[in-house]
Amino acid sequence: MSVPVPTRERILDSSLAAFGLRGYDSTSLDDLASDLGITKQAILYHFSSKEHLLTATIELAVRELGTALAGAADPQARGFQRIEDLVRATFSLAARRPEVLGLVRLVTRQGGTASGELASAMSVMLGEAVRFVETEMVAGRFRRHDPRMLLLAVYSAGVGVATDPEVMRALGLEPDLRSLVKARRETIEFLRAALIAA
Amino acid sequence: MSVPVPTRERILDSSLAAFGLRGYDSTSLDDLASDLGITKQAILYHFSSKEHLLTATIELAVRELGTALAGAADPQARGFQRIEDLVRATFSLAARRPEVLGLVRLVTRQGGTASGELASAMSVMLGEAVRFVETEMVAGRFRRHDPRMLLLAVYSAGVGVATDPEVMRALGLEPDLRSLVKARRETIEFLRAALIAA
DNA sequence: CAGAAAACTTACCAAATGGTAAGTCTATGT
DNA sequence: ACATAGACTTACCATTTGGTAAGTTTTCTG
Repeated sequence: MSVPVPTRERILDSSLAAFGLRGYDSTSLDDLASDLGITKQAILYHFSSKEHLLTATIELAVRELGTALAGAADPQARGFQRIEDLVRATFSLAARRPEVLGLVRLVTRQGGTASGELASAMSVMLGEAVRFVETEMVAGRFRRHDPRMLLLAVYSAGVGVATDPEVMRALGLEPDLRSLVKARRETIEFLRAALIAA
Repeated sequence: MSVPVPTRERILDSSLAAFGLRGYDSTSLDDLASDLGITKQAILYHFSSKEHLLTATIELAVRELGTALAGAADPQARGFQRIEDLVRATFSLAARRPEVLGLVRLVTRQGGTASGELASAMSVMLGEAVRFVETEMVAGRFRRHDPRMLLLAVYSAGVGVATDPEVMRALGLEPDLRSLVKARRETIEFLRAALIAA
């Protein structure tokens, strides 16, 4: 009884996974098409060029990132609880859909044409986060740091865990679910130690 | 009077920069060749295939990473001083040669054929670091955390700063030298707060 | 039911890419 | 002086890649 998923959405899902996990240049339209059981020209019917497909894929990733992070944090929460919510949401996204963070990283790194939209979307999200952290610091609930550095640390740790399984492996942590849970707990404790004066 | 740099080394330098900053698939042998003012076949004379070139390039990057980190830390240093040395070395490498960390990340991410050597080299380095941090924690000079998480945080922050200029930009930090210095200082203070009980 | 728009496929194509084969030039040892 | 090996270049080649052109089938609409 399930409604069939429109081709356009299936293409975007596939390209998000492929671009996010393997990279843009490493993914050919033929690859994508044969995965989906369609022809390359079907993709070019919905998206007039590979670059347009990338743009649309980035839009999708930004939406997913936004809802994942916005939905996680209770706007009423204060102090460290909200940081904890944020870390949990980041790790949850990293475990469920690593390709989303992978694509975000890919774009932030290359800084190409399509990155403008992502950059502005991230600016908004990060701006809110910076303001929140600053308020907490002024109120004395957090130890004083540069809020941007705190967020860079949280972001980097989350993205690193999500997209660098080999690094975890080199550290002796298998990138399975149990280790992710442990990594999340340790990250939270680490941040708590840095933020809350003992 | 300067001794001319052998072609083989020039190729490796170029490919390290290109692979590390732009990616493997995004860099064609023709690109590399025309940058160097030689032909693609000259590259294939020194390295029998693109994959062999990648392997040799990774070896170079591992050597550079190893000397940069090993040379920085005074083995006599104890406690937080040694962490600070490590962070300084990481940031210095990120500023001077971002392509080295870029390539390391590229390989750890893809986990391809050539990653075995890098993984083992990193295992050794990280193993030593883990032992050091553990000793300090047992001696009561560091607050107790999972040493691997600490190192993952340091590594991710360093690599993130080195290879995600757009993220810094989104945070309102220009990725110039002054901001890097500031980021380094903030990272050190952040780690100090997390590690040293107030 | 006509027809037109949407959603594709089949058939191509030019450029780029990794790689091979064979030749050229230069140094060097005998 | 000459052969030999090293360090290339010129000339190709098969495959892959993003993209175009022209059908064909399905779906909606008057």
